Amino acid sequence: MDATLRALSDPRRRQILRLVADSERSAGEIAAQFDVTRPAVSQHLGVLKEAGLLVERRDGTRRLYRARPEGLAEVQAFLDEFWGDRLERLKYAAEHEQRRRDARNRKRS
Amino acid sequence: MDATLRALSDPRRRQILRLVADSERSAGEIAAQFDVTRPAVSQHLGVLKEAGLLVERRDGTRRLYRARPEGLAEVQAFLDEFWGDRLERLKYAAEHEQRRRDARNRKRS
DNA sequence: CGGTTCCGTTAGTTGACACTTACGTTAGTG
DNA sequence: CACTAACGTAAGTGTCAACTAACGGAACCG
Repeated sequence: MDATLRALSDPRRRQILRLVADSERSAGEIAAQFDVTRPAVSQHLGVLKEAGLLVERRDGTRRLYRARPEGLAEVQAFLDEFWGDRLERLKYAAEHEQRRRDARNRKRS
Repeated sequence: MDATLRALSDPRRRQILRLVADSERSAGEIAAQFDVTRPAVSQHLGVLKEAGLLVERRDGTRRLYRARPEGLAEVQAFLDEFWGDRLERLKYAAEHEQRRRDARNRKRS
């Protein structure tokens, strides 16, 4: 839990997570996207893996990384512990700055 | 958004947030709970206020702080941006490590 | 086997940050 | 106006973390 929030606090690590959210990528592909060296990305990947936010798969000489959404469940539980479903209403008020699907109906609305 | 996650990444600041989640407290009351000096708490309160996670109210010579749940809406939106409602199922799977409603049913075994 | 690719790991440095001590400020009291 | 209480702020220190450069290792190819 502590390691998860600390891993997310770094903007670069959140960018990396966005990259491997949908498709798995190698460390080199990730490093090519940013203006940092490959070892720096490798260390970030180590922190994210330690926090359980992604998984690693070896493929020959490459290592492919993919996001692990279960790692964020702790953060979700942290939010619920404080404010319960009060947030579920507030998040929609904050979504006019996002471009999500209009999310017309909810299961309990 | 960036400041919010950074503010939450510190364990002490999360403890402070827990204290002012339900009732508002003064800086001295908060500092008395932990083994840190009052200026340290004051700086943490400044970070939390900067991130929009709490509000300040002056009462004579004291300053009372209270949590501001709207500040967490950004974090909730961040989670949704990545995994949508996939997390809403996973968070229940991860709750067996918490002491929430025991939820002892296995519909799939 | 030697050479290449892709990658993690190890120093080593720079900057951020959490903390303490000392000081400045505002509000209330006699 | 002193005097006190409650607090923020400034200055300084130690520690951790993010980064780069150099090195080491596993998989593939000739």
